[in-house]
Amino acid sequence: MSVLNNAADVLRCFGNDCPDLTVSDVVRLLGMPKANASRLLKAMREANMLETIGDSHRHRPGRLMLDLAAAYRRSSLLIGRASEVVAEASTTFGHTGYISVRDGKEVTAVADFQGTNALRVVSNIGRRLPAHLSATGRSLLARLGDEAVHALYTGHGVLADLTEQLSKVRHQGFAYSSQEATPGVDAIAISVADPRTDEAVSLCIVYPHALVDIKGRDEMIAALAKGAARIAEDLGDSAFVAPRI
Amino acid sequence: MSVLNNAADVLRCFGNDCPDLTVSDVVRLLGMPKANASRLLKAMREANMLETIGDSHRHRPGRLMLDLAAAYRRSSLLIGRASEVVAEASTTFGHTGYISVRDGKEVTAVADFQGTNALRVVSNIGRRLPAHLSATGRSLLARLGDEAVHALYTGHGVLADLTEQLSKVRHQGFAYSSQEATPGVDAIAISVADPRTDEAVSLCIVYPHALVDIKGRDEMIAALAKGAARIAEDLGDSAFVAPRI
DNA sequence: ACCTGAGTTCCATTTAATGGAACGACTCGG
DNA sequence: CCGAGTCGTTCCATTAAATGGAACTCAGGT
Repeated sequence: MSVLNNAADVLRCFGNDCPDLTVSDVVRLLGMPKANASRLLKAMREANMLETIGDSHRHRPGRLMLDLAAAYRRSSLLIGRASEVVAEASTTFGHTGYISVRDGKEVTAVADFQGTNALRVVSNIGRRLPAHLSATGRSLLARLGDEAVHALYTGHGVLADLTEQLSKVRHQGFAYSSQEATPGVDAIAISVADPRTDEAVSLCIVYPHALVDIKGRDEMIAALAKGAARIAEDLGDSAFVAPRI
Repeated sequence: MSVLNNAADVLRCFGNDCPDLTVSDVVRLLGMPKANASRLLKAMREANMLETIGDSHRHRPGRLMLDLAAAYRRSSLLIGRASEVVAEASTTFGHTGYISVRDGKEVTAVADFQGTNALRVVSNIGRRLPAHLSATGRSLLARLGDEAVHALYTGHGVLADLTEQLSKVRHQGFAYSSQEATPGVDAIAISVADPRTDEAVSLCIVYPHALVDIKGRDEMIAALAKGAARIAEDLGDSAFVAPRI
């Protein structure tokens, strides 16, 4: 199924900083003969996996792809439950919230809730972040054992640091980052899992550093923790530890 | 590229009321030999186009698919501009807002902004709606000429009715629906296009019928109209007609 | 133990993908 | 107006992969 893998490789090119692709982009990025690239993009176009932008030669993901993220959300009871919790916290506090999942060493948001405050962190759903460099990622990595984390990050340089951070996350029951990925932006994250499906998601609130003091932060942690605890209980997530604030 | 088309057919199965698929679901829905279905799902799994839910045999879209809708959004200046407008209107009025695109006779949301009011319409991003049965769909269909609409809906029964509705939409400059798709839910929609790329999007606000009178509705229309007009001017959408309230 | 339904694997056959090269379309600079 | 450069598509013989019937495995149910 070489075509399928090539098609998947093409779709992977759209990650983060590449909103569109041409035949020669694909040739450059994937190193395939341009005859193949041309036919592959054509076939993907005809299958609605891609579409051209206007009448140019630039391609973006096709309409077929638009609803799949939603199908993913619908397939998961856990994501639905987590979304309710974060949506409520987001409207209560006015800050932007996410639900994220981990994929190897990366995390990606599957749902987002825009904050309502005049100064709020803009949602970056669909952007993959390095798991070890974000609160939401660390809240998910903390669910793994030290061995599993070691296996993931072996030879990575950050391992010692990360191991220490994760043990703190495990002890606290939540992950916290202050101006880590983005200057002026703090984040809190709590993870919860569904043992029946082996899924784990992170409930996350991001907010402007200047707007929230420790007391305000702890209120948000408490709100997320309360919702997460109920989910953990209902689904039987025995690994969940209630945050200590 | 028969594999690609089969893979696309599998992905199409996830639309609306099908959150997961098994091998035999695929056999039933697509009528392919089960040997093929089994190998196809396996290949799609290995390409990250699908993933299994837990260790069951049920499949959902894979992680690879999660970011593609975001790449679609990023590829389009028009969607970005429209999102700003709807996000602002959504926070101002507290109602849920969407950006949608048309795909033949269907519309699908590409971005959503949850309302903040206690009573608000829940977002249904990723669900395809019949274009002729929704305000957002009609606001997009209204951009087509009568001939194009006729060609789309020929032999469809609704054509006469629809043509009349669309001429009203064209005259008013906005589409309106009251308790059409969902009891108790009203919607307003205004479309705007980017002539350089031939894209058209609909800016839409949905709200509980009981909460908003005509005056409130007209304020929201005015807010969307103002934003849409600016977009139309900046991008050169000469077909845009400013709503008359 | 025996069935039934779902999923996978095997194998010969058919069908489609591959990539080098030739061809067409467009742009830029002279 | 021409030629060089870039980009995309098409052609064709070769090679590799998809196909589907049948046999096989692995549950859960009786």
